Amino acid sequence: MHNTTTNPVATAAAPSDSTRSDHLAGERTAETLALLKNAISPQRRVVHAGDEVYQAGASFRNLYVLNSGLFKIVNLAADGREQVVSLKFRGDWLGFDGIAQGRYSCAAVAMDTGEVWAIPYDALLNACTAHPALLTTLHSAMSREIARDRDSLMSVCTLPADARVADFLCQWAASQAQRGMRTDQIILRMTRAEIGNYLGMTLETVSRSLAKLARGNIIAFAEKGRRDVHIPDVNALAAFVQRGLAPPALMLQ
Amino acid sequence: MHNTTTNPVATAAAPSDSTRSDHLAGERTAETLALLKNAISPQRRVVHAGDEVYQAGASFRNLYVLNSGLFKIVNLAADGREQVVSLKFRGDWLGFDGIAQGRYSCAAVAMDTGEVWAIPYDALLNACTAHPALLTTLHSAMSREIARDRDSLMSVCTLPADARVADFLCQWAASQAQRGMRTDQIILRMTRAEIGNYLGMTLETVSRSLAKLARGNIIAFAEKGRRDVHIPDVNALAAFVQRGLAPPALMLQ
DNA sequence: CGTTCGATTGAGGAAGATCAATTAATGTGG
DNA sequence: CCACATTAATTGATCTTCCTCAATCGAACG
Repeated sequence: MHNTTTNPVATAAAPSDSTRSDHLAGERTAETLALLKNAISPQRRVVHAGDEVYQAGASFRNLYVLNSGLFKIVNLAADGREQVVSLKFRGDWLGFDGIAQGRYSCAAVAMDTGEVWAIPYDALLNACTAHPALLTTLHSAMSREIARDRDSLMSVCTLPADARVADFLCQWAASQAQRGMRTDQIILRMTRAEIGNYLGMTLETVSRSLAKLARGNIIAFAEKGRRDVHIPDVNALAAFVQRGLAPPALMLQ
Repeated sequence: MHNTTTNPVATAAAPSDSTRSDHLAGERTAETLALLKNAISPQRRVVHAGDEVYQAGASFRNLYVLNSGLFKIVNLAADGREQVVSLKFRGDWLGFDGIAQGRYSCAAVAMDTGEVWAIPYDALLNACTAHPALLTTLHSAMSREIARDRDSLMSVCTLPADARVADFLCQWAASQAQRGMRTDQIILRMTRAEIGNYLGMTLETVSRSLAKLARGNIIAFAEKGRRDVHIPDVNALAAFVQRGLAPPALMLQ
């Protein structure tokens, strides 16, 4: 039952019609990038791990589209609390939170080498009149972000720690699937502390949860480096998320 | 130090420039409603507690703007988990989550008698070409929702239960202040279970946290009905949120 | 090759969940 | 308007999960 192939495309359609929607989503990303490149030649910027494309409180001017790499979005409270609220992958937009207040409420921090395209907001609005598809794309991206943030909240509120970590990996795998990348391997470019912050638990709990998943052969670590995770069967991972809910079941502790 | 006046306007600007922004925000709501009424005569619909303006999974056609009343937005997972992810007040928009997928991912449930305006999405897009201000308004509303959802996530992830309940009341009071309503009284039109669901804790914990706040005279209950909460001093409530963070301090247990 | 940072693992404690019983509020039919 | 039924809220007594503290181990880097 374990799927150990390295098929780069989504290997398993879990509950619903994810295969088809994955394809559509994959095309969506490419189309978005092409459309933007066409309508407003965006300014490209190469970033490296640790770079901040914008800081919390900086005045808003640009949206950004992530062409490659990985970003974390960090919310900053007045009292200094920091919270990773979102992770961004290729094709995702950054900076929507700045529109309303005229300044970003979060920081966007690169977690890897990558490239972002800066999209001046006013230029975008102008371009939208000429290319109506652009407006649809923009709204879809904002809508998706809203839906996604709500899923995060639900995960934090309803899942126990183990299941939450499993769900986190699931979501990451799904993000990769949507982009036509392999779902059987995830390279976590973040520390246990960052993961824990994002999921609302301590780094020790993250470590223990990952260890438990590995013990149950639901995930496996690469020989070297505890940051690249192999997922032999995404469905098994999704099933584990469910298991954490109803019956305590007979799971190897 | 306690502020027991019934001044209907925001009584105290807590950390930042909230007085000015509250005024701006209050005008914003009125302007939005006027603008919409003007540009697209929206269909009005009266709702009563329990009514669902749209269900999770229903096909998306309309956005809605809340003219009066109170709504909860309930996210529904495939496995049946339900999660209150947001509360909506006068002037708030509902249904953004439906744009991307063509169907709503959440349900919008009235918690009180009220009125919503249905805004057909395509009609809105058309109207936006004629009234550019409408587009700005729309984007601001979506942006604000994104920022707000992130604040919720941060609250759940970083605050202990007591402080989370206090923060919840603070946010509610701030919402009322933005709309020019009194901040010294909140009528919770939801059960402890609903609050607990929203905040990621059990109803018993909500009850105990409220009791603790009342014992410390940070809030008070009306003679009858444990659902209307008096807040003598919003700053004291905000201070309590902070206190839950650094030092255990000397607070009456 | 030592230093540093990240990850793992264990032991103990505390916050909050669960279970259970009691006490309000609210609503209903007589 | 009252007795009763029903749902919501409170409060207490455990119990579990997860956090905290601490030690060890591993990997990366100068």
